[in-house]
Amino acid sequence: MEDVKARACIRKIQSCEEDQLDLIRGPWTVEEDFKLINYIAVHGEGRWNSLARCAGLKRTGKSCRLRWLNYLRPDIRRGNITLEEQLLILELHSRWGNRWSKIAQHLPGRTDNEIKNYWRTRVQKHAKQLKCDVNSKQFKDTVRYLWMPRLVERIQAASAATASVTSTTDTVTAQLSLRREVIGNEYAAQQVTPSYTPENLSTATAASSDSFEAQVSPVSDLTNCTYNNGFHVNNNSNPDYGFQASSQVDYSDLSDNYYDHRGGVGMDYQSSNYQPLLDGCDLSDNLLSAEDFLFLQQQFSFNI
DNA sequence: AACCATTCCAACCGCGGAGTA
DNA sequence: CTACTCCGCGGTTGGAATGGT
Repeated sequence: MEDVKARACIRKIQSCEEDQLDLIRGPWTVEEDFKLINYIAVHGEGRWNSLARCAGLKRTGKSCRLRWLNYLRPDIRRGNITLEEQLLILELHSRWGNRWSKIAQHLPGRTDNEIKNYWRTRVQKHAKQLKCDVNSKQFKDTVRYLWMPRLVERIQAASAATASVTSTTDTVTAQLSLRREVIGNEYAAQQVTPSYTPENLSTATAASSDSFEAQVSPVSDLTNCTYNNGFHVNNNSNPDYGFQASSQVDYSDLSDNYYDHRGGVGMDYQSSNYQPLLDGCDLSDNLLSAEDFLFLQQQFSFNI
């Protein structure tokens, strides 16, 4: 209790000192950015409070650190979150929860703030639309057993499209439709006849997670992993899921694309050149297409 | 064109841990 | 061991941008 009072007192004093120093709050100006960039270019980052003073910035050390790490850093990756990144965020969040900085470590060039914002604005939005609590088991299961496999499908479809630009999209579309039908039926079966128990579900989930962790962490290993879509795990089959081993998705197709497009060498999923080939999916930022959303709503309706 | 609602993201805040004198 | 400072994290907010009526 005394400690709390002391901390509050210290903060009050700090706040007064900040006022006396005419510290600036709010949006950064171009001049401030230049000062910060130039100072760090010469002296390096760290020791943020003294850095703020020495650089002649009327900002708190915290503010300088935030501006640098979330905006000015040269290796910041701009643009929309890619499908692979979405998949990774979903997977890592299912394992670590709101450990944004930890998740961000596995997404080169992305900041914890960006991932946090993505989660709050996109994922939580979808949960809200589905009238489902984002922390509920139902929603988590949906992410793992529907959204993530769906993302893998879309990634593969995109990969296939670039592998054979001249091939028709009809085959891919037909395959996706078929797979969706299978997934939909399986999920509906789960909802109507909940043959799985919390125990076997957690086993399957853990197995899937472990498998992913073993092969994906660190994230650069994504290039070699085989992603189990959660319905069925080869070395720990759970008949209650009734999903066939053949549904396992080989993730290795991502290997050529995952990092290359960061440097602009390889494929860029957001390039307008590829958009028409991707089954009408908006790869720019949507976690789910309208079609997916309708599909999910239908699945949820089984439970209502 | 004007207004309102929603989305998105940069920035801030409070807290707790690590380091140090 | 204590007091203090600094740093980093996760949660929250404010306002610009965008979309809808």
